[in-house]
Amino acid sequence: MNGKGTLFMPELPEVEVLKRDLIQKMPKPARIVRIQLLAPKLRTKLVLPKKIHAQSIAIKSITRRSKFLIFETTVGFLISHLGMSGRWRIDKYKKILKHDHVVLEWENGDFWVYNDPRRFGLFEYYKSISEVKWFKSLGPEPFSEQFHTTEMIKKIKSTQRSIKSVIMDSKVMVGVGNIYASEALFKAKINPFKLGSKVSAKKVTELLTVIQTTLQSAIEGGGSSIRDYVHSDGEKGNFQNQHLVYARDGEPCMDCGSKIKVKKIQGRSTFWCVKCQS
DNA sequence: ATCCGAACCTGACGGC
DNA sequence: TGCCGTCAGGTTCGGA
Repeated sequence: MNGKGTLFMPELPEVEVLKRDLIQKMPKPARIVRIQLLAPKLRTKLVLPKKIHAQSIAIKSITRRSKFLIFETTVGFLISHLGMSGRWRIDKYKKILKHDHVVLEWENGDFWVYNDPRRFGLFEYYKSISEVKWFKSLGPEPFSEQFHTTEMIKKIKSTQRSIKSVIMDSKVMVGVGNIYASEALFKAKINPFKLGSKVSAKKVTELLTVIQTTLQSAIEGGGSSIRDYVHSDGEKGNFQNQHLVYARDGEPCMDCGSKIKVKKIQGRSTFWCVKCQS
């Protein structure tokens, strides 16, 4: 452990767990009476059409696509992305804190607040999902029927980019962030720097399975820290760093004891075991 | 086609 | 104490 920010990582599993938690905590009837926009912008300008501002709206569902949360309302869609530092908290004290940007006020009096210090997140309105520009070139979800092994192998083997770059490319597949990229490649025993074209079909197949199981178990095990977060006194849950290589540079490999190394790939820190992932 | 660095930001941490 | 440099979960962009 290098002690660095391992408390909450908005990668796909965390967003999925957050989504499930929000669904469970959504008031019934699920009506929002007011949306406050507290700051001018996140990654994009914060604006809502009058029809959202002027009336109470019903929330029909909360879903997820890639790392985006989608609030489906009777008059359109609200899209939320957490960026690097975004959080949703259910605030029983109704107190506005530093870096709060959006407040959803529910009919029963509950407040859901979006807080984001770095402001890399998003909160946007769209009339229909097909208009969401961020969704236009996204690859398949790792757990979806569209996640075809043969097609993935084809894509990965046809590129001269490093395998890590490829699995993190949302046009190829969504959901693999910087942490889980290193983790999955370690589990599949593939060197992150290896070119996609040089990885055998068998290894790619293994990797795809590992990606699915890694994300899945992170979803299953991720609940506790997020739950506390959403409950949100803003303080830490009982999160344990369970990473095999991520942020463990200089420490021994869990399998062979060699020192874990770190090096950048496309500007992102990449952790791997030189011996196990040759 | 692909990679790199920069950009968007604040905050936490380590070193001096 | 405090200043300064470095780094951080994501994503898009321009330029080499």
